Amino acid sequence: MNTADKKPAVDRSSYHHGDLREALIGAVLQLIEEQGAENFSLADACRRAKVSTAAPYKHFKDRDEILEIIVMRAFNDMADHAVAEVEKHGPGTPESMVALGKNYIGYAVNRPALFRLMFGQNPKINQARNVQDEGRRCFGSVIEQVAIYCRANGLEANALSIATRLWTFVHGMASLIIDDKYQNVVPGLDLDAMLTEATIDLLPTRPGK
Amino acid sequence: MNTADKKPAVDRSSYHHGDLREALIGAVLQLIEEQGAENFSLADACRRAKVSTAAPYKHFKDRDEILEIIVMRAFNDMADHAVAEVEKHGPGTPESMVALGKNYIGYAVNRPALFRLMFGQNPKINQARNVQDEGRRCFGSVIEQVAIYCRANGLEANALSIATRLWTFVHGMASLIIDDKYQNVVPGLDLDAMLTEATIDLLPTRPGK
DNA sequence: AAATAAAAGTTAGTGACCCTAACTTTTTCG
DNA sequence: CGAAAAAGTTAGGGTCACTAACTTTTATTT
Repeated sequence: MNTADKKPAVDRSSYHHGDLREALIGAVLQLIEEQGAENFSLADACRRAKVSTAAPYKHFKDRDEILEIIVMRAFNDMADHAVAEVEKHGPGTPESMVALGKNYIGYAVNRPALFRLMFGQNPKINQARNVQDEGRRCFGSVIEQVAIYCRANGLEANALSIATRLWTFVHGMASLIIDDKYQNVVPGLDLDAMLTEATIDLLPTRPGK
Repeated sequence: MNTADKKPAVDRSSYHHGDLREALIGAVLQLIEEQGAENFSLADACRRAKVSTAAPYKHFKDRDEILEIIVMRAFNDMADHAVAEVEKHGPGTPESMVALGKNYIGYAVNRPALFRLMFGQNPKINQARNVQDEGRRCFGSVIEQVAIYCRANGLEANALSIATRLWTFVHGMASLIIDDKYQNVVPGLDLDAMLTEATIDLLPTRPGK
């Protein structure tokens, strides 16, 4: 009533709340990181956004639809980071390949609950068209970076399979780190060294296998 | 102090129900595989065991305690399988190393929800003493198998780090398979071939690095 | 500009769930 | 046998996801 920035005329995002849709997505994202994707409650998110617990259903079909949107955006974000990382280290270099892995793991470490959600098994989320498309786009861009490396090193035919091997290793590392499994079994492990060495071993430098 | 050490002459497992404790653990295990560890309800397990929804609390502190027991037993089971697998292929052979990986992945594929529970992030479960001990024992036995291989091939000093690399790769594969990520990104992937090749690449055959 | 439609909130209520309290029945054991 | 403990029960509190029906605010049409 008293705010001057009322009257969007075209911008659909300003009714009662301002933009409850985005506010809820943000609140859910926060809660996921704080409590884990399986523990947060939509009711909590409503309290943070200062609306009733029935309000979300004006913007989303159900709880899972919010998660879908969050996962979709996360894949998008991840892809952007990966591309930027390779640019920084120079496309085609082994360093850029290691950096790709570090970036992937760093993403998981910084947003563990979100990472778990992205790679979780909620069928409703995983089967969502948008999520699948964005996931494919994300890894497609990573694979493309590996392909550039391969092309620069005369390994063209194997780009996809090499990328998959690297992805597999790095994904394993990310998962075991955020699930705290290394600490219990291999306490003093040097993660950086392992990543670097394994990347090189999985990344043949000679064309003939 | 929580476990009664007194044996009541006869089998402790025959009161009203027979053995509700084990019946509930079994029902929960089934439900987890059918619906996922985050979706099952303890109430459902009660219905299967034909008792009221309050009955479990005579045997378990809460829902999570049942999950703890299940995860603990699963690690135990996994370790047994791994050791048996190596015996079958002959300790110290590269084949036994590949078989270890296949076994790990097979376990995940056959009991995906249980695998996710074992490597999930429920803090109550992961921090439980029994779970940590059993997890360490499980991987300890796997690492021991790798150490035997290393010793047989003059790589003694690196046993732990090599085991960790293999574990990481195999865990990544298992996770990506059960989460259905390969299918979306690398449709025609030959899993067996990838496992075999990566195992060999991650498993140096020469003592000098 | 008034009337109307549509969007975005609200309260109230349903059914499911986890867990506790208090009670009853069955088994164990001195 | 009789007391105590173990293992069930029903009833109920508190939370959650979601729906129905209503109100308020914004947008559109005449």
